Amino acid sequence: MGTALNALKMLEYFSSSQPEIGLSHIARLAGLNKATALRHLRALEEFGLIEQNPQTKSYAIGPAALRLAALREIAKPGLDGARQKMQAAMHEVGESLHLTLLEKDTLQTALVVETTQHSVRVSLDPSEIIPVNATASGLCMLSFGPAFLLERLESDTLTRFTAATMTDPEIIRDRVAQIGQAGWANSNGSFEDGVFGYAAPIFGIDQIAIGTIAIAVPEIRATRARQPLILTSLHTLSKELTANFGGQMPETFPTEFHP
Amino acid sequence: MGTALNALKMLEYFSSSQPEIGLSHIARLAGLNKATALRHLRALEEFGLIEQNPQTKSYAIGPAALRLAALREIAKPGLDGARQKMQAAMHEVGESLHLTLLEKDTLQTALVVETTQHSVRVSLDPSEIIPVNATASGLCMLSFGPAFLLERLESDTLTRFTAATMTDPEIIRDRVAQIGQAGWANSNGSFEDGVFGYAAPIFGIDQIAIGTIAIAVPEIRATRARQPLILTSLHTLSKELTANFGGQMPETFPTEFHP
DNA sequence: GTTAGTGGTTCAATAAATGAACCGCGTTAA
DNA sequence: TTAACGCGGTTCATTTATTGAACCACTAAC
Repeated sequence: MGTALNALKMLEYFSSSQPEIGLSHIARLAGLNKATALRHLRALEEFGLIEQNPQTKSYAIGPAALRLAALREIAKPGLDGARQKMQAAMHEVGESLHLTLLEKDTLQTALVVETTQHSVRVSLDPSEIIPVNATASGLCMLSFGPAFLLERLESDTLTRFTAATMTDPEIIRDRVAQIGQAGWANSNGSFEDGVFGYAAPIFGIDQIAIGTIAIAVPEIRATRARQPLILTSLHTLSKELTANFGGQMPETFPTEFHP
Repeated sequence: MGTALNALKMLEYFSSSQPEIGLSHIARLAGLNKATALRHLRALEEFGLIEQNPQTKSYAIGPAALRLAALREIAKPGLDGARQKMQAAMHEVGESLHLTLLEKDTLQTALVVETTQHSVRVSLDPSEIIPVNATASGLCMLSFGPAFLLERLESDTLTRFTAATMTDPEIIRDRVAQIGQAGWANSNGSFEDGVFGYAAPIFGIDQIAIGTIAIAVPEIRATRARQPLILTSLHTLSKELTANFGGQMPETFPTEFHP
């Protein structure tokens, strides 16, 4: 049921680690017959969402994605302003930034601004869904986002990514309460080893978080000395982006972040 | 033939002037039964390419567009660098810029950087296909792009947009030859009244244009005095963007643009 | 020279898309 | 107050497009 959806789902298999995929490969990934996979790819190609490399014959995301993104920006403005603010912060802090937004009931990466100052940097795949228990953004969302996220914590199976990943709902709840006080969350290698994340909420008009802004730092540079800079940047971003999306900070929200 | 494609084609009806569309309306636009239109929209919505406004019940482009655009940027990098160069130029000239790329055999808008300095500015719809006979970008592409564009000029029906639009293939050929000498093209209200466009080619590795960079100026500000500034910006952009996309300028290309 | 992989095609079998009519609801206009 | 209209959304028999096993041609490895 839903050939269109099945065709679109093939797009899910493209990622930063695998930006080009061959026919047989993607058919296997999607569990489809080669013939149907090809027909789907052809349809996507005609629309421009897929592009075939004439040399290698393998497929990649096409230019229509950019067109649609521009249209999205018209329908729901804000992202472009956010990008600029994030870019400014990137230059200040020198680290990569991720903006995540709550869409439908999963936390998704909406914008990535990668640092240009270091060759060792954190790269996040924009196609990944952010696990709520393993990332700073996820924990932040649990603390300041809609209540249903916390409520369904027990029913969901929490994936373990590293040794530091929290999977016990009780422990997570404790942590979430702490974060609610501090205003910011951090994750020290709980999603990926060697990656420290710092995240703060972006609030909607009803003072419930609609997303998060996060700074991802490789462990080598995650020193004590740099924390104040990161935290103040995070705090201003939290305020600015909340304003940018037309939201409102709760009065109880801390006026600055303490380590 | 191709339900997936039919579903995707519904996305074509969203534009800057109509970013939100209701079910009946879009069904009429696409010439589909309401039931099938709804099923398609549901499929697109599940993937995230469409979003329904819970209040108005009408549909708009969804967040998945941004995700796909980010993936596209990974597969075919360069756009992000181009955006930065365009933004710098926008600050210099104070006008909106459009990057168009030749995709499959039509000229499409790939990036738009709108000026923040004037309230009267030119806005281009990212979903529009650039007519080759009516815009500075189009003429530029005819002059420096692949030969087949010029060859099919007779067989295509050339649409008239304003009184200034050229529709006679012979006249266009003359103009194209001029542009080939000058290195840049302009269109004075031939696509839309009151809009002056200046465009220069972006070359690929084989020294054939793969796209164009254009500056769009409202007639009020299209004075003689501002032309030198615009043309020098255009020339540097042409060089920089050609380099950015890994292309090469032809040796015969002018080293500066003369009015 | 064989094997295993690739991208792509064919066509009968079948499962999925389709659309006219319908429902319930809110607006508008007699 | 009533009736007509358009809206978003649903239903279900009809039909149409999708599906997949087998196939071809080609390349790379051994």
